[in-house]
Amino acid sequence: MDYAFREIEAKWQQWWKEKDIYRVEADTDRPKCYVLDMFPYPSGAGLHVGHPLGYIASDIYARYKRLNGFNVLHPMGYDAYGLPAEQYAIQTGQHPAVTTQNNINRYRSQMDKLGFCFDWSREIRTSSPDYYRWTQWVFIRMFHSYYDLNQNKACSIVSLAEHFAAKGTDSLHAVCGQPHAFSAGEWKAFPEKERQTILMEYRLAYLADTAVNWCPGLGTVLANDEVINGLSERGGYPVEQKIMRQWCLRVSAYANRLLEGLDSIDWTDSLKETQRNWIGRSEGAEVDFCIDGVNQPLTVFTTRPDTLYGVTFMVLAPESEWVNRVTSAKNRPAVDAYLDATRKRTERERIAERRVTGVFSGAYARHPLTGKAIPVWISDYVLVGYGTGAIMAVPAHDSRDYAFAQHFSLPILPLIEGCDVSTQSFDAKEGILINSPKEGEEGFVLNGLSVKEAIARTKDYIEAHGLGHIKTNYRLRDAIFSRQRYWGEPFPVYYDADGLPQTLPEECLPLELPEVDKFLPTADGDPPLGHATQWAWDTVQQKVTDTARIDRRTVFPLELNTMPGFAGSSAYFLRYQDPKNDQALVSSQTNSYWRNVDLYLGGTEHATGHLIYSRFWNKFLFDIGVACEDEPFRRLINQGMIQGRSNFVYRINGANRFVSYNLKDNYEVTPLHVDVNIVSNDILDIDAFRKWNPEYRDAEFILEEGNRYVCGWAVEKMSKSMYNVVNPDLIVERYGADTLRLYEMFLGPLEQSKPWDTNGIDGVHRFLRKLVALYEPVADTAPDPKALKAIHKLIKKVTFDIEHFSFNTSVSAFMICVNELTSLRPLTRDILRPLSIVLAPFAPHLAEDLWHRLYPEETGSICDARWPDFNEMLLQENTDTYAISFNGKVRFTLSLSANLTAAEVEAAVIAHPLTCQRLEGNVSPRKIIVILHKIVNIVL
RNA sequence: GCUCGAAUGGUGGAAUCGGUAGACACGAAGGACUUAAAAUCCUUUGGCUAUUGCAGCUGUGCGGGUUCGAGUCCCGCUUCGAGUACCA
Repeated sequence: MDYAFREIEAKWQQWWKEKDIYRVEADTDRPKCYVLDMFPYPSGAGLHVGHPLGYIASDIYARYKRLNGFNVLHPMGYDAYGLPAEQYAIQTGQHPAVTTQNNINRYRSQMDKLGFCFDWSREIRTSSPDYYRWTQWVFIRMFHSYYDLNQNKACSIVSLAEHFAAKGTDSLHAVCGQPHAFSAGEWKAFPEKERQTILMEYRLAYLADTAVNWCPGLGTVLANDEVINGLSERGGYPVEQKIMRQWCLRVSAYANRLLEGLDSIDWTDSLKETQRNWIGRSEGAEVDFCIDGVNQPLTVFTTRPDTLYGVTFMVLAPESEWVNRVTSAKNRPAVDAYLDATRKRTERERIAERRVTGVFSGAYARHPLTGKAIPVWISDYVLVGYGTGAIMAVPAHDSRDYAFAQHFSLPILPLIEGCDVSTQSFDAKEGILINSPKEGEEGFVLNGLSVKEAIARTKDYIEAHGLGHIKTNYRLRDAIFSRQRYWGEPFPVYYDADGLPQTLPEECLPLELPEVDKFLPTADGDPPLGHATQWAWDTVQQKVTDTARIDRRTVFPLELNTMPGFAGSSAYFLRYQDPKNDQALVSSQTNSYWRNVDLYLGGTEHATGHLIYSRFWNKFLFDIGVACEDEPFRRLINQGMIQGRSNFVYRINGANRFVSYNLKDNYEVTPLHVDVNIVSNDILDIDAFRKWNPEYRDAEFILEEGNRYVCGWAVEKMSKSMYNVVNPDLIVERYGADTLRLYEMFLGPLEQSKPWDTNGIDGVHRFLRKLVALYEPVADTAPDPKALKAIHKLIKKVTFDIEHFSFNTSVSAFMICVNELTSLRPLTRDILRPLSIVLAPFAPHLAEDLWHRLYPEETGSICDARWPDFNEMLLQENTDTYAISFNGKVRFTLSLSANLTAAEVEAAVIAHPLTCQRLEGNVSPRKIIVILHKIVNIVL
């Protein structure tokens, strides 16, 4: 019987579509399982062979869960807003919507060929108004919320205003940009504009002047996770720091919940660790230093309060507002010159040079314990965005302070017994303290304590004496949410006569993205939306009820920026649950059924971007009662990247002659990339090579043994210029989708990165052909016990493997099983039925075909069959069980299956110095049998 | 620098709880069928020694340790990969 994969795959894909086999609805009678892939950005290059890796794995899992009686939600959609389509539009004038639609069509047709069980009726696109309406809606809700630390959740900004009116800032415990303190009376006396300014410090979506990563090459700002080594992630343009008024999300308010939530979810340790580092919780204290001639104390953050006696100078970040406050008239020219010089250096230069620079401000602070004068310096090694933008420098115990002190000849005072700070600082948090007052002396005593004790005691001391307070800091910054781009979600925001931002009424959403004729900034330097003035006025006209508040003089009354790429991907997993709902993002009834994602599959590259933002977003939705689960992704698996495997031919220098890999050392050659699609198992298809490039039409070849041209190879990134991009369509055409699916799984562990390499795909294809051959003829007798055992072994193995995402070993198990069964043909239905079912997640087309061959009268799909149980008894050997003990301690029990009789083995083992005692029952690992053999062998 | 992960034949990889290391597949070598090729099937395939001896020794990056027993656990290195980077 032939394996006609082309006909089989076309036939069943059509049939699944006609019968709507993969449509799912919420069904409270059945347990749910939500299996989600990270939806793709549809790029112009189409899918290469690496993209489907995760989709195949999740598809196997989804199908497996369905066969086990779960109601499986397994949707797919597109992250359709993004920079590449807009860059393309700027270059070619083609509208990003058109580009995106074309790319989506291509993606869809490629995915359709692979036989995925997506419920396409739930498809979503972040660029569709039905969808981004809810992105805008969440933004509005964030704008009208603040984070209350007493309740530890987001609350309505209205209740905050009420609190201010009733009690001022008294008893308020909320996350805030700039701390305020005022009474209820003062609040009531504030003008409206000032009240709004204060409220803005609390809103979860807020407008602020912030230092941003400005990318001139892209003409937009970027989030921290979109900048890599000072270059933009997309395009690789330089990025500089700039102060701009931007929309931000107060992600930092959730820092602690984002950190603690990690303990409750099933992600890999490395990914959790990456997020922990990104959140960067550090416990320490804020200490106040008084500065001569300034009323307000200068507060610094430190994780080492125990080193307070070692402070010999202080440092301000150049951008700190304290710089102006403390700089003396005498030092001002030098300080200004320094500020100027730092401003000109890009972040990239700062990272690259890493040289010590700084300037003395002329001011002195008072040491809070000793009262000594401490010089205040300014240097760019202190970051304005972390802590308070100022530090107390302890050169003896911090390498950066040390380098600074060395450079400017500032004193270095060691505080740890026996440490040597003559050439470098002693940064370790260990040792016994010295150089503070001793027990019995006047002053705060630290001498003789360990670092750990000293930290705790100092924290208590500064808290008790009003010198500062205990503080936990996070590295996690608020997310900058404005992009000066066209192809993104418009903000549902207009500006009133006072220039204050107001949100559009929720019922007016979506605010649709207008058409523009140019995708570049306006002549005034405004973002591209600035071209759509008509749209802006129409929108205000139609959607703003209180039109009196609009300032008629403004040129453009709406927010000009659009939202960043992560906006649309931050809640899409909720929308899939209820994609057509026009009343809510997701109805609470539907959400209480599907809840959160049981299995989320995607790449690690989203560890500090999407996976932080969407957890934040979901926690906010949880707080406001939209989502019923605090964490969106219960379990997460990162599939590895598929790298490219390039092939090389070796051209003899100065000739159109190519020499085979193993002979190339005899010639002067230049290696040239050759299209991997005309190379098979590293053997070059010479005819195809001649056609590939007209230059090689008359090329000559020096072949090696067997008249073959062998190519060299190397692992490189998969890219067009390396000629190593493999399109899944080609593989499907040559071998079929089922072979591709199995082969991608067979390639190695799912989570590991590996090069794409078609060597070996023949073996997988061969296996499927052998498998097909098992189905004809079908025997009508009782099943062979050996065959039964083989199939139950397979069921057990595959069940275990799918639960543990070890798909590569499953494929091996299939091969072993088929090899065993081949010699036992013809097989009965009792064997072929479970074989078809366990095959179904891996090779759905073939399994469906074989299923209908076995049961021609069957009208249902194999997708709704029942996953077979395995019979443990069938797998047992005819055994006796022993416990082996040494020195009276039982080390292991074992089943024994041997050519020897049990009595012979027992006698032998008992004769050995190790003792053996007979047990009842027969539970034990099978492998240990062999060890007993070994013992027996030793004894005999 | 810090954090995390990895290292097993010619290749991809297996060994799931500390129990026969190298499953399965590719590649290679030899053979059968065939006029021939393709396809298919069979045998061999970590290394070394022995192969008219059935076997022996050695072996999971390196050096130690724990254990009756270590690819697996512990300590110390080497190399590679990923993330992060003046985070006080």
